Amino acid sequence: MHDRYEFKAIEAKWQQRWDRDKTFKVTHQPGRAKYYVLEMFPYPSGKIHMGHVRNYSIGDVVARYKRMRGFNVMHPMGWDAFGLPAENAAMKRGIHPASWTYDNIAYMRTQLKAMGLSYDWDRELATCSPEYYRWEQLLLLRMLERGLIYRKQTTVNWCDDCQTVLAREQVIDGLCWRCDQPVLPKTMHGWFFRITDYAEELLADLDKLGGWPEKVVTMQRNWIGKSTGLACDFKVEGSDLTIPIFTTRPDTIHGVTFMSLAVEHPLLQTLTAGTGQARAVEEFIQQTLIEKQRASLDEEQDKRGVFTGRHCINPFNGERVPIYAANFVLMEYGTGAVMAVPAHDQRDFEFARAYSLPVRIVVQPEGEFLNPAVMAEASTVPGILINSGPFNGMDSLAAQQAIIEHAEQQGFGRAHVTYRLRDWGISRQRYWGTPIPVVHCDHCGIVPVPEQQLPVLLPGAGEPKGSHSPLHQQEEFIATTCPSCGQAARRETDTLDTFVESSWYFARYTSPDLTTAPLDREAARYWLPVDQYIGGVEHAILHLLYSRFFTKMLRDLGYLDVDEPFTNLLTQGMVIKDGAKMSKSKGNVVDPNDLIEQYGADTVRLFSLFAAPPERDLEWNAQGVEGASRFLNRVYRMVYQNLDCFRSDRPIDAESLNETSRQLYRKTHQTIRRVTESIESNFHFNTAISGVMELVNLTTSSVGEAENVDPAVLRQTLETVLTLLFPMVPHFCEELWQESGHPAQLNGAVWPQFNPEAAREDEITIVVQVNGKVRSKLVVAADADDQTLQRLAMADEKIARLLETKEPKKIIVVQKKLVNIVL
RNA sequence: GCGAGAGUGGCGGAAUUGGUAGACGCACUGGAUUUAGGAUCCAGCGGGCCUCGCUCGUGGGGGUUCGAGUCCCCCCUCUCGCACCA
Repeated sequence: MHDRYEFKAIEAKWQQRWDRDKTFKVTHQPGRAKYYVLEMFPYPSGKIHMGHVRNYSIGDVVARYKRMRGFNVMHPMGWDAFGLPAENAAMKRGIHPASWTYDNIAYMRTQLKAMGLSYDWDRELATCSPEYYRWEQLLLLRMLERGLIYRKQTTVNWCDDCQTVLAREQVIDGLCWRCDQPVLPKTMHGWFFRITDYAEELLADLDKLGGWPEKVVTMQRNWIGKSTGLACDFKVEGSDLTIPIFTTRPDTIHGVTFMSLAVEHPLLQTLTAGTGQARAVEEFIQQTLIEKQRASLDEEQDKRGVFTGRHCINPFNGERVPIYAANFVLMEYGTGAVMAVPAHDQRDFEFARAYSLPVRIVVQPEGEFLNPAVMAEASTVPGILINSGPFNGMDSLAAQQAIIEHAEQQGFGRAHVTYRLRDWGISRQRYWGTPIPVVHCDHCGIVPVPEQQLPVLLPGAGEPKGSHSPLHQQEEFIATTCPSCGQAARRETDTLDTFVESSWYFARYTSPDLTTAPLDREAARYWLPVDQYIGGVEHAILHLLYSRFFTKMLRDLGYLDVDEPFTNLLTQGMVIKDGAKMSKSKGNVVDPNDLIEQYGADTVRLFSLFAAPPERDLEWNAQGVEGASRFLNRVYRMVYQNLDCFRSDRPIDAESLNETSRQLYRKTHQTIRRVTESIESNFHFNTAISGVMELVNLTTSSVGEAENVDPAVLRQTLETVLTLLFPMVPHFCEELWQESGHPAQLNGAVWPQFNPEAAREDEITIVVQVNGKVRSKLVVAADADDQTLQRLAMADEKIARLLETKEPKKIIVVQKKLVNIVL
């Protein structure tokens, strides 16, 4: 025995054994309860950071715990390996992105193994390997057939720094999510997923996600942004043109006093032609477009606009209202045209005041009298309709439906649902991604690459220094023949957004080596959905929404049988140091390598689990790591100093225990209950660990007591400590388990059995309060009844002194808790 | 502005249904051991006071209750997300 345990030797020993024996390899076993635990796979950026350590420590505890509870646990790991950093790093070093990526994977794999994480490495996958992306290309072909993918020309979000298009979800505050450079609008062709076809289901099924944090569900709900209302056509006076609008407040439609169009609205040019306003409008458009680009996003612009010289007709009352181009109307939402009701919409109100346009009240709130001449802001509350022709006197909420029905009968409008969610743009103009498997033919148009010709490989991937410029610069890649007519044709040169790969990797893990199809439906049916998914909240919208979409799409394509991919989601907090997120730029990073070198993986794992509950931010504290190390060494010494107790198999005779032994026996079982509940209810490993610490503290002091601790009790206690700690510090526990003479590995052992009889308290402490303040404590039999408690409380010396001659007004007795005497 | 979450010692954090606030750990203080240091062990550790005891104390202010960190109302601060969404 040493003073401190030799973590290096011990950790190396067990890691080698787990590797050699493939201890964590699983197969799908129909009929046996499965548990699929998954942490968001890493981007192979070079080396792991503390965020990874935390994420994977949490996942590993869950995996190991569930194994100990008898589940068939799948716990896979892989690499989100396509993406821009590889390309940039490769350019800088004059190497190929593939070699940079695979080198990083090799290194990071050794790091993960050094942490003792219980992965089934036989399921490892890398999304940049043709064995993975060929199946993604096949899925793409299926989606093309179903019309779930299409190509269109639009204004896209262009990051000049990354030289690529971004999805709307990847634009954060107007900046690129990756490089923080401003994103510019650019018109170009691109490929899109029809995620909006699934908007309604993606929204409705949020209700099924009871195991997700409310925050994430809310964020997704807002992102999808469903609005219901009226779509309605306003005829342009003196022309055949109509302007379609959408409103969520059809009840206010009689209050329309003007119409405003986004500056990008396609009708503007036509409308202004020949009105004398053409030049003014054009100038306004140009000016506004410039301002929009320049505007810092947190400040709202003043409402401004310009008259187009034209009017349109409100189909409800036949009124002619002027049409304006306005700077605050969004082309991306609704129809890009807004019926303006200044009395009941704040933006319209501000605009009307600025341009002296009429304000007409049509909803009079109960108990209020709105006066358009003096009101200072729009009134948006419900009320009674006025100035609304046949709808006068109706309740505004009821009127919404009535007005929609009226529009439908008259044929100029209809009930309409609109979403904020846009189709997902997946084209990227970069090299290191999955090639989109289609060909452009002058004669046949867009032709999918036939299935048997897959994969469409990235050119030059095999060469160490091969070219990796964007595909549109690689003539050899582009030149091909049309699969349909056989004439010369050009390959598609866009590659896929890397979020496509991460949208289905969790399903591919269920049959990672399948060479005949993307997924084995049987295996997927057994393993999916993922029971517990763990990762950072920064993916609340992007990755998690895309994965939900893919799951539904794959279900509809006949590959999967589930509606949702992740039953339970745990979003772990960030790792913080000195009050800020660890990052290279802030210079506050702690390298996990150094820590593992100095303290060992078990200590690092223990600290990261102990310092905070998983969903909260974790403040890194070097002295806290010392504490974790100290604790493990204390356990180590405690086990070694008491190895004798493992010599006998004698069962515990609960009846004949002395007080010290009885106490330890009780505490042992109370700890089993507490740790189990902490893990089961919310993965609060911090309280689980503190529970074991208490047990260890009591064990140490019990062994030091004059009264001998019963060896059978001590043995059970020590075994319990090692078993409970095993999911968190596996090498350490496995070693001590073996050293204390256990032939089987803890990995296969079952979780300790909680014995309620053993945990039962014979005597409990009752608090005695006078007027709600604690004045004394009583130690009584656990089953003492109300009368006994009351009698003992009144007889207590301190209480008696306080009461003197006063008669209690009331005495409250709470079983097993307290007695409160009210004077 | 809208939405979600949080506010407890010097610090990280504990506290079933409302029932002993501060578990566990870190830091700190004193002691033992040691040539010394480290490690280890023992004791103390929210504030105040007349220190066997009393009193104040969970962001602030009200309220409900025998009793409130926990429930209700108002306010403040912080974090995150969305943001001219018609």
